[in-house]
Amino acid sequence: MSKKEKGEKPSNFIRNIIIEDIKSNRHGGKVITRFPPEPNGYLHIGHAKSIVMNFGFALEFNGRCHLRFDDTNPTKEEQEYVDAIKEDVHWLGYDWGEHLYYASDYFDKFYEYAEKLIIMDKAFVCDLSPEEIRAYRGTLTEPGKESPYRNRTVEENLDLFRRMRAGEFKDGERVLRAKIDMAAGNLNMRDPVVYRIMHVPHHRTGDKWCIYPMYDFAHCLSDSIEGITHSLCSLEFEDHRPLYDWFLDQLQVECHPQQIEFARLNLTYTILSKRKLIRLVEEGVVAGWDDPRMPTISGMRRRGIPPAAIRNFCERIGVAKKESVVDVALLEHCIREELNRAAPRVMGVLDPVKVVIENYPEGVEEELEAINNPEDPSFGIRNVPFSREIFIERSDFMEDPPKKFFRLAPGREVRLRYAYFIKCTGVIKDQETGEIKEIRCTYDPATRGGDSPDGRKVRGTIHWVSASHAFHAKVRLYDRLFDHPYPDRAAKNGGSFMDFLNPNSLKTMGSCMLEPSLKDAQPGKVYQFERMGYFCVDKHDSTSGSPVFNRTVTLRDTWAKIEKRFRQQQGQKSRKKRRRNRK
RNA sequence: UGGGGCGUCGUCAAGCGGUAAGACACGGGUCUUUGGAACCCGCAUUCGCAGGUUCGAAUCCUGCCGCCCCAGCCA
Repeated sequence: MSKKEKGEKPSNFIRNIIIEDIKSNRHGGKVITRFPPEPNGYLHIGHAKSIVMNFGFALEFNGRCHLRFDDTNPTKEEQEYVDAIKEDVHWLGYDWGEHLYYASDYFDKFYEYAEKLIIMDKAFVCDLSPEEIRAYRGTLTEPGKESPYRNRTVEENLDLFRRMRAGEFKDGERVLRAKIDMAAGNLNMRDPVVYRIMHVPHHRTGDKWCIYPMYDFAHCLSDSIEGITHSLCSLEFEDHRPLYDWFLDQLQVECHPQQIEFARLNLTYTILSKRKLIRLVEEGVVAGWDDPRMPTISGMRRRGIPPAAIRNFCERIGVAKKESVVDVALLEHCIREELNRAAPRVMGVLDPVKVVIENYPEGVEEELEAINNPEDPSFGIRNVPFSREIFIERSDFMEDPPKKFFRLAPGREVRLRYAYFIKCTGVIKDQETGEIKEIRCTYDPATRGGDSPDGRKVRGTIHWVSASHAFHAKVRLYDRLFDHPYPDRAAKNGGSFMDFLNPNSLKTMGSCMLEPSLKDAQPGKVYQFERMGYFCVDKHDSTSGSPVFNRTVTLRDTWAKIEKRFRQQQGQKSRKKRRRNRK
C-alpha cells in the first residue's frame, strides 16, 4: 500500500523532530504550536504554508495550535488586520478554539521579566542614540564596543527603566538593552535592544504603555507563557535562536520551547514580499488586496480557489531548510484536482458566434438532459433548452482548419454536447470586415442526446447555448500576474519586478452567453464551464440575477499545446526559409 | 579564519552506511458525448566538486566550490 493510501504524510525534518520528541517525552509528549502573525497586513499563500504546518502538526499529534497576534509595534498594527487574519485562518479551515492570544496580553508580564533581567544585572538602560548604537555595534567582521552606560548600577537601571515606563523620556532617548557580548560573531547577541520608548497608542492597550518590547524579547516569552512546545519560524530567524534561548535561560522559565526554522514558500510567476505587494495595490496595478490575481488569501478566495486546494498544496510542497521556488503549476494542479471533484458542470460561451440550424423548425424548443458532474452521479442532471439558433465559441470554428483541428469547419460534422450532430453548410461574413457573422448548419434529428444510431463517429464535441434562452454576462479571465517565472531574480539586473507584469493578466469578456441555469448562481460558487475552465461568481460585482464570473483556472488544454508546437514549427520553417533565401 | 544556514531529476522533495521514494512538469499511449477527468508507460547508473574511511557511501571524515541570511529603537 502506498503512503497516500495509508493516509501517511510525507516525511519532513520537523515532523521527525516532533516524533522523536514525543518518543523521548521531551515536552511531556505534548505538541503545542502557534501561528503568530503581526497584524500589519494581509495574509498570503506563504502564510498559508505556516498555518497548514502549525495547525496541521497540532491536529496530527492531538495537540493544539494557538493564534497569536504579535502586536508589539503599535506604529504598524491595526484592528482591521486582526479581523482579516482571523477570517482568513478560519476560511482555510482551521480553528484555534479558546486559544486566541495577543502578545499585548502579556505586556505586564514582559515588564516584570525585564525588571528581573535588570535585577540580575543582565540588562541596562542605554542613553546612546540609534545612530550611536549602530556605530558601537561594530560590523560583520569587527567586534563592537561596549556602551558607556553598560556599567550603571542595578538601582540606577531600575530607576531609569521605571521612569521610561512612566513616560519621563521622549521617543528614542533611552532603551533597555540586554547585557550579553559586544564581541559576539552573531550581531543579535551584541547587547540587543529589549525595550524602546514609543509614545504611540496601541490598538488594544491604548495609552497604557509608552514602552514596547522588541520581537526577540516578546516572542520567546509569549511562546513560553503559552506552553508552546515547537516554535516554527522562517529561516531568517536562525540567527535569533541563540537570543531566544538566552532570554529563556536567563529568566529560568519553566517552559522552554524549541525554535525550529524552515524555508519560506516562493512561487514561480509570483511575488510574495509584503513591500512589493503593497506597490501593486498602491500603484493600481491590481484592484486591491483581494484582487483575484493577488497571492493573498483573500485574493485567492475571491478567485474561487477552494481552501482544500490550498491546504493540499501546502502539504505537497513539503518542508525543508533549502530555499526553493515551487512551480505555480503545482498550485494550479491542486486547484483543478479539487474543483474537478467539487464543481458542477455548466455551459457558457465566452466569445459567441451564432449558428443557425437550417433544418431545425422555427419557433420550436426542447429540453435536453445534461450531466452535472461526470465524476459524481450524486450531482444529478439538469435540462438545458435547445432551439434553432445557438451560440458556439468563435474558436470552435475554422474556415481553413489545420490537420488536427477536430471542431467545426465547412463540410465537417461535430457533436453539440448533450444535443445533436451538426454539419456546417456555410458561413455568412460581414461584407466589409470579412468577419464571420453567422455559421449555417444542418442537424441530424436521429442523433438527439449525442449518439448516432448508425454508429457514425465524430472527433469533436463542442459546447453551445441556445440563443433565445441564454443570458448575457460579464466574465473576467485572469492569468498569472507576471510573465516571468522569477520576477524578483530577473529584476536584479537593474530592473524592477514591475517590468515583468503580464499585460494579459486580466481580460474582460463583455458579451458572454451563458446557459439559463446560471442566472441565479450564488456569489462564491464555482462552476466548470465545460471545455473552458473553472469560474466563480464574484462576490463584489455580482448583483442578484446578474452574476459576474471570475475565471479561477483553465482546464488543462492539450489542444493549446498542440497548437503552440505547430506554430513554433511553422516559425522555425519560415526562419529556415528566410536564412536559405539570404544565402 | 566575522557568525549562521543550504547544495539529491526541469521544479519541489524522501532518504539518516546495504546499493536513488513520491509529486508537479515534460514525452508517449489507452479510453472518452469536456482535446477535461481517469488509466498505462517513459523520465537521476547517480546525489555541488575532489580526495579518504569501508566489503559497501547521497548518507561518515577532510579539503574545496557555489548560493542564501545577519550590522532596525521592524517582525
